[in-house]
Amino acid sequence: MTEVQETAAGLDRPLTPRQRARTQTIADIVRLGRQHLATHGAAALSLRAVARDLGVVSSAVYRYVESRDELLTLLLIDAFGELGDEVDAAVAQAPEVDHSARFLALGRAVREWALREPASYALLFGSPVPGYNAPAERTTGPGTRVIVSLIAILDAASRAGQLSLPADGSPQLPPTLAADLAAIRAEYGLDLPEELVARGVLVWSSLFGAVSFEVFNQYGPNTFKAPAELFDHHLAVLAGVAGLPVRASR
Amino acid sequence: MTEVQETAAGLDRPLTPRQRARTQTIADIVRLGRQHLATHGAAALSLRAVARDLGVVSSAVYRYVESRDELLTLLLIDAFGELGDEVDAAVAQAPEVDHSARFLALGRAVREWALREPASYALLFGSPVPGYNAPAERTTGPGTRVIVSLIAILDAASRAGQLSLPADGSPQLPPTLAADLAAIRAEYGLDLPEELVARGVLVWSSLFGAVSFEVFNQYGPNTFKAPAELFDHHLAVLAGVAGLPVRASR
DNA sequence: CCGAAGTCAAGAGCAGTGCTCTCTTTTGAT
DNA sequence: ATCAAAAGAGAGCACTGCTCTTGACTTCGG
Repeated sequence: MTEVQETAAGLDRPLTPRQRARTQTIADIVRLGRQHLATHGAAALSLRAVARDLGVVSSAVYRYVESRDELLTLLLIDAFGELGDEVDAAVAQAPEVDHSARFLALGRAVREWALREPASYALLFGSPVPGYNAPAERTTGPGTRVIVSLIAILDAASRAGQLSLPADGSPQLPPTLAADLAAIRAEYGLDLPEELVARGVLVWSSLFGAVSFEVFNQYGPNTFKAPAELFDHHLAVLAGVAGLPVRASR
Repeated sequence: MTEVQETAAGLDRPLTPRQRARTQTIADIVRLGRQHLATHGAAALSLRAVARDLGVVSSAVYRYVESRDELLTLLLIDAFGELGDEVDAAVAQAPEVDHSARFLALGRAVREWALREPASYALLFGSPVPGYNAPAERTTGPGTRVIVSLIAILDAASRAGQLSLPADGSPQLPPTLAADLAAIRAEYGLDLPEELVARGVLVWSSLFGAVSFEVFNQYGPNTFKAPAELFDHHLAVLAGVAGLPVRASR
């Protein structure tokens, strides 16, 4: 369920019993932390409560986890990993040449994971936990998997010649923005033209906007009887925004 | 700065000195609460700290505010009101017939307020505060002002015959969703066809998605040198999604 | 094989939190 | 001036993150 890195450098010398027990305990702490996160939310995540569930006194867990923030970081990485895995799996299940289907799969996977794990989703994409700063060097990697996957889908569609700006034209890019987008293009070696990179970024944030509204109940209760249908419709429109070919019907 | 309702029923019998002092104290508490919210975040909002700033012992503030959650509710309503006021003012400043300009003004106003008051924005549109449930009867009114304003802009454009589905077609609406949207149409007496109501909802959540990504720093630091340009570009694309006429250039 | 080094759990304690209860003081209306 | 209502003060409960010390246990080198 939850993997923990075994040695800092990644060399796999046989582990001493001590190390094994230690990594196991840390894994247990993360597992219990996830449960508390799911049931009580991020701000209510308490090391003492985890310690109680672990059958241990509170100060003992500090041997394994430096601080509450450190536990939050572990949970953050864990959640990013799980989301990334599910998105990758869903995307891989769609035919490689059907870029619209891949996009749809990505969007649905994000939504379904978010609805299943609202607290984790809130930790990743909701308001930042006050006083907590995620260590960029450990979280940017796992944290960018979804956008990287999305851009990869769009880039593949672009290479296949299936991506097109809408007929009625796209607003022009101001120079500074064009330069930023060109840098992104270059960094990832993208075929995607700048305008479509910009639209990809928009689609990305829009996707999370739609998911957030649903997860955070911001539509109000009972406004939409079939939220999945609404979301699918949004995805279809967003596919068009990204330049993907839209089918007239579902 | 912060207005407090004076009497429950709204009749303005002359206030007794007691009542005056009381509403003034509540207003002070909300003001100090806003400061703490802005500087330390919602989860760190502490009645004791507010009491200290007020020069009073902690139990005394319970005479005015029922609980910490009650204070959160007051701050929620306060923030919704401020956002609504700023959005309305910005929209009103654009010519009534230029619906695209009104939309742009709305989007920019939301973004600017959010960047100026990130903690309040997080309170309204970020992860829900765990264990806190906003009382719907007091918050839905102020909380729906922005979407109502957005829909009003789109509806006015529709009535003026300036709103059109994109040339390349819109995905079809499944029956359940169409029924929900028809109900919204009826409730607000909208001219807007169902497809464009759906797109309006999408644009609405997309707008907040884009703002959230920027406020919550989810693009990563220093990815975009001119975030306002990126956001304006997004707004231009979203205007097109909503069916508003897009100008080829800015 | 035994002692040193390393590891770990426990407990006490500090400063903070929300909230309740009781007691005293203030204050406004009669 | 009197008196009840309102407001403030203070103690206290149960909780939090975190630190420090103490004692016990495990591992490893000589």
